[in-house]
Amino acid sequence: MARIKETQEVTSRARGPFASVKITDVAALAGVAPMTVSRVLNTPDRVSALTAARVKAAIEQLGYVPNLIAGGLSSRRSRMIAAVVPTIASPMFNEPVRTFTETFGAAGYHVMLALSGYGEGGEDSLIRAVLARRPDGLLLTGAHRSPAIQALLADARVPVVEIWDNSDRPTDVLVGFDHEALGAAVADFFIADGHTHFAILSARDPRAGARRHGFVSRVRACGLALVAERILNAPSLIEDGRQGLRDIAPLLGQRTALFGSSDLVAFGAITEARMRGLAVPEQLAVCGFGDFELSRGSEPGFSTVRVDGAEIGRIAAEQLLARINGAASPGRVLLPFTIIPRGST
Amino acid sequence: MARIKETQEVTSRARGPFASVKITDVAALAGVAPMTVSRVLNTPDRVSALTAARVKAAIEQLGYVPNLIAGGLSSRRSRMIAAVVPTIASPMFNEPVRTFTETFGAAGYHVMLALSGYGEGGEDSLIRAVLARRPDGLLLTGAHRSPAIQALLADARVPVVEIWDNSDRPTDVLVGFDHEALGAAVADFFIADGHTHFAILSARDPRAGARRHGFVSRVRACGLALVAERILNAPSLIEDGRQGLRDIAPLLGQRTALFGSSDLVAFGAITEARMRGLAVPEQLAVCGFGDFELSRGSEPGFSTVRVDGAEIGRIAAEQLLARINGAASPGRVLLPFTIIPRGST
DNA sequence: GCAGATTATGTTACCGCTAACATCGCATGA
DNA sequence: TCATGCGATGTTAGCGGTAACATAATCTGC
Repeated sequence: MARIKETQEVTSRARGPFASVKITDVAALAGVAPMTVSRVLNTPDRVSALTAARVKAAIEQLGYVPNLIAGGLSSRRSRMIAAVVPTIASPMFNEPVRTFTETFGAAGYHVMLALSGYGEGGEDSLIRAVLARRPDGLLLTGAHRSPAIQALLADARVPVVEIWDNSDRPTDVLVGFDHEALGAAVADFFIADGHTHFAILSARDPRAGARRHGFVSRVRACGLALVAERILNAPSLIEDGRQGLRDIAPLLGQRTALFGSSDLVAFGAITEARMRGLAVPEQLAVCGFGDFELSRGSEPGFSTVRVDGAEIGRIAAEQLLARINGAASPGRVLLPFTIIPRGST
Repeated sequence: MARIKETQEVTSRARGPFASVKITDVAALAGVAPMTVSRVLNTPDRVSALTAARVKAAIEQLGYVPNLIAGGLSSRRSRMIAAVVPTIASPMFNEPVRTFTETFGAAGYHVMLALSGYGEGGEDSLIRAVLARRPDGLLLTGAHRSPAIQALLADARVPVVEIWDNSDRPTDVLVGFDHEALGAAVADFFIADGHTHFAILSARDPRAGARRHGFVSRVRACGLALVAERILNAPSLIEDGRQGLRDIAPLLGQRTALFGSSDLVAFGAITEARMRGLAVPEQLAVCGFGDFELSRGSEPGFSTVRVDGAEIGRIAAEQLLARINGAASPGRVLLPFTIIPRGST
C-alpha cells in the first residue's frame, strides 16, 4: 500500500486533508465505470462475478473506503438512524440502545446517539438538530411530544419508533408496554399477599408517573390505604431511594407494601429500612421495577417487575427497518411485563 | 406553514419522499444568493444584520432544516464524531460517553455510537465502517490496536482520542490513567493496613489485566502472599463476583485483602462472603474499582478506587476538538485516581 | 436465424451545499 | 476628486457518489 499512497499524494490529496481514494480511482484501476464499482458495493448481484472480482481486487489494493456522505447525498438514503434517549446510565435505556444499535448495525446502518436528559425542551432542539443529518429513521423515548415537533416530524416524512411508553395515538410506531397496567398489577400482587397498607416512591418522569397512577388507583379502588407517597427526582438513584425511605419512615406504623419506581430506588429503600431496624419483608415489603442485575445479585434478592429492554430495542429496530423499507406502521406494539417475586415480598 | 407546504408539494417534493425545503428556496424568498443563506447559518458575522434578519425570517417561514449531508460533502467536514466503546452498560463507559457527547453537542457536533463488545475483531470492522462516514474525529477505547487499523487511521488523517487506557505510544491523543500504578496503589493501601495475604478477582480485559498486574507485582515485590487469583469474563457483573468468591473461598484461610476489578465484582464478593459467614472487613477486606453509586449506596459502603469518568469524556472531547481545529496533539493526558476507604477495609 | 427479453455495463445529470474567487458599493485619506 | 481598501454579496465549480436511462452483449424459444 505504500506505493499506492505515494501516488495518492499527488492526485487525491491535492485538495483536502484526506488521503482519500475515490470511486473513480478504483474504477480506473479495475478498468470499469464508477457506476460498476458502486454496483459491486451496493447491488453485487447485478454485476458479473468476473468484474466483481476485478473491482474487489482494486478496492483492496487501493484501500478504498466508500464515502457514505457522498452516497447519502446522491441516493437520499443516509443509512443512519438517530436515537434520542434521556440517558444511557440506566439499564432501562442502555439495554434497548444496545440491541437497537446491534440490529441496525447488522443491516448496514449506523446509529447516532443524542442524550436529552430529563429537563425541559432538551428533546425538541435535539430532534431538530439530528433531522439536519437526514436520518432514515428515528428512535425516540416516550410518546408525548410538542405540536411543533409533531409537525416537524410529519414534514420530515421520516419513520419514527417511540419506545418505553404507551399511547393511543403514537407518532408512528410505538414499542412499549402499559405502565398503568403494570402499576395496577403490582398493587394486585401486594393485595393478593394480604397487604392493606401501601406506599410508593416514584421518579418525576412521565412513565414512572403512569406506573404510580396505576398503582395508586388500584389501591384506592380496593378501598385500601396509601400511607405514603413521595416523588423523587429523575433519574432516581440508590441515594434517592434511601432518602425517600427516610422521609416516609415516620408514616410506616404498620406492615406496609412499598413500590419503588426502579430497582435502584427499591434497593436504596431496602438498605435504609434495614439500617433503621425495619424488617424486610416482615414489616416492609418492597417491589422494584426493571429487574436490574442488582435485584437478583444482592442478598437476598428483591422482588421486581421485569420488562425486556433488550427485546424492546430489537423489536423497535426491526419495526423501524420495516417502515424504512416501505412497510406500513403496525401502530402500537405492547410488550408484556412479569412480576418476579424474590425475598423482599 | 400549511400554505408553504402546498407550494413545496409541487417543487421540492417532486423528486423524493422528503418535503425538503432547500437553501435555494430560502434564498429565493429572502431575495439573496444561496451562499448568503449559508453564511447566515455558518459565519453570521460576515453578513449584515439587515440581510441576516431577512434570511432568518425566510428560514423560519419555510421551516428550513439545513441538510448537513450536503454541507458535509461540500465542505469536507462532517461535524460528526464516531465513538467506539465496548459497552455502555457500565458507568465506566457511559459516563465518559455522556460528557463526551454533551461537550461535542455544545460545539455543534453529533456523536455516532458504535458498540464493539469484548469479543475479538469487533472493533476493527466497526472502525472501518464508521470511517466511511468521514467523521471529523474518533473516540476509541483502549490504546492497543492492530497494525492494519493503525495504518487505516493514519491514512484517514482523522484525529483520534483513546480513552481509559495508558500507552507510551498512543495513536494520537490519549486520555486515561495508569492502571498498573493504580493496582500497585491498592496493594500499598492494603499493606499499609497491615495485610499480609492477598487475593484478586479480575476481568479478562486489557485494562483490568494491567491493574491486576500492578497489584500482583507489588504484593510479590513486598514478599507477601497472593493466596488466590481468578480471571472473570468481561464484562464482569455482580454474579461473576459472587461466583469468583465461591471459587476462592476455600483458599481464604486467614485474613485476606481482596481486590475486585470493578465495584460490581466487589459487591458480589462482599455479598457472597457475608452469606458464607465471612466477616467483612474483619476476615475479608475488599476494595473495588470505579466508585459506582453502589459502592457508597450499599450499606455499609465499600472501599473503591475512583476515576472520574465524566472528566475523561470531557477532556477527551476538548482535546479532540482542539485537534480538529488544528492544534497539535498533547500526546498523553493521564488523570489521577483516588482510593476511597469505606467500611469494607 | 431472428425478434424480443434479459443481463451487464456505460453515460448523463444531478443530490444540496460551500470553498474560492469575483464583483460591487462605499468610506477613507491625500 | 480619485485610487485604495474593505466589507457585503454574488458566481462558478465542484464535493463523491448514485438514479435513471441508454446501450451493448447474451440468451430465449420457435
